[in-house]
Amino acid sequence: MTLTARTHAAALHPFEAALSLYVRLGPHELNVLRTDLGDVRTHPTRTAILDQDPQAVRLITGGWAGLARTLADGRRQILDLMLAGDVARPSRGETVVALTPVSSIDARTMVRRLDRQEPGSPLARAWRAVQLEQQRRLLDQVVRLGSMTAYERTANLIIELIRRHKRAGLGDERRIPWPITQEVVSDVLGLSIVHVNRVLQQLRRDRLIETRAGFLVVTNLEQLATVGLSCMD
Amino acid sequence: MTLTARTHAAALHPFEAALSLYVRLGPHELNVLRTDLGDVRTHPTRTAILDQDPQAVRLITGGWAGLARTLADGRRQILDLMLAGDVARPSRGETVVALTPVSSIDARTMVRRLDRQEPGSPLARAWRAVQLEQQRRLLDQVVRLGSMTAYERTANLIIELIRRHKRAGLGDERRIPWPITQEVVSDVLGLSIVHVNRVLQQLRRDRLIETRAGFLVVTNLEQLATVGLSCMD
DNA sequence: CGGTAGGTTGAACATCCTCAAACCCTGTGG
DNA sequence: CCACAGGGTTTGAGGATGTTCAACCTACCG
Repeated sequence: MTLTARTHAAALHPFEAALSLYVRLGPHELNVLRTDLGDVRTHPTRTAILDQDPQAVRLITGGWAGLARTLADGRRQILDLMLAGDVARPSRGETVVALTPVSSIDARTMVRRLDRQEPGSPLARAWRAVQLEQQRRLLDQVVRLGSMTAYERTANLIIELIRRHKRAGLGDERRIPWPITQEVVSDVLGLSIVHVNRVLQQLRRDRLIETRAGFLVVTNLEQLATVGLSCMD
Repeated sequence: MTLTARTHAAALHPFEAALSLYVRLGPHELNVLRTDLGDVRTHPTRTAILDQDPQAVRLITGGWAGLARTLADGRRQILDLMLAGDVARPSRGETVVALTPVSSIDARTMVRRLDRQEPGSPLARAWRAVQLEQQRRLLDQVVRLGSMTAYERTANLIIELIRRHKRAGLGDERRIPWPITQEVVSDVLGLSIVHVNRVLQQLRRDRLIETRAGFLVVTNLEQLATVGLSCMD
């Protein structure tokens, strides 16, 4: 029992960790979360994880994905990055695309169960809080794009990713995986690839970050925060 | 009975109209929507309608408001415009500010009732759809700020406002109220006031719009759409 | 009248983009 | 082992887009 629980926990841990910030996960809650999960899949980079089907819901279990819109002229805007533990549920017009090799699991029935929980129950509240957190990220993204310079946007994005990794129990305070190309960053931040490159160089020259071997190391978190948080909490 | 219902309908109509796109509003639903509404208030331009209190919820019944974040350096980003029929519920860090004189009504208990509706019931589904619509606007805003030029952003915003007015049953297809200053537009679109001014002039010179006496008239909707919808549906 | 809020204009400048080329690394096939 | 191809990063130069500052204009309001 504990064993199977632990086994499942290994696969789902980041999502459960997110929920457990708001609710104590007892046997009942774990039952809701772990029963009847769908198929596991892996998605190569650049392929769609979810597309068009409004019913489909998948839980990211590894790798980085992006909620994206593609414009008529071919340009794409990544609206939100999705990491392990995030629930991917695009609405009409959006796609969830694998930015690195991604593993995911069909979470349709689990999410349906969460949505059907008695409103006001602890688990329903936690689920609601997780969704609000996701909404909050969208608002942060609007502020980034609307009222920050390229330098500030980049710093701010890095800070968001550090927080999310810490919250999910992955990576320490100063070092996070950095598996994405500068093109992806440019599609998130609404900048050209070339300019992203120059901004990252500037951040390195200013000794705020280093990038090495698929990781990003923050060498001056305090300074990074003063640059990237001229606004938010 | 019909009379009091009609009276209330006059005040709430835009919100009910939004819901009624997804659910037939029978006596039961109207009872949920119209019972026990809170105090009506009016807010002068530039004052906060909602601030800090995470429990408070107000329904805009007239005027234009904005969901805004204020940055440390004083600059503000308007995340979403809120018109009559929109539910204002800022989370921590945001404020709902009156951009024109606004009238609003305390909708805390009504929203609580909606949230507590049996999940899956028609009214609950409609309420969910309205919230998704709001979320969709946020995604549109991200695309605007992230991957459109000033000219396109402005056209796109105008189109959004036309759609919303039509959907709410206010204003016809080609003429909507335009009660906001260029400063407000600049805070929505992430541009300087001066540049908003020049872009609006350009739109006028290109014979896409006219502005007169507190109204915006679209003189070439087709062209405006090709400019402003290089992406979205 | 004077004051204020909003709109408009010009000039100088900063930021960011585009285009084009070079470079680096890794994997692949001869 | 080398040649080469491809994806990603880096660099430079020139240009488009948008900002800042400062002034002026207009309408409205006391």
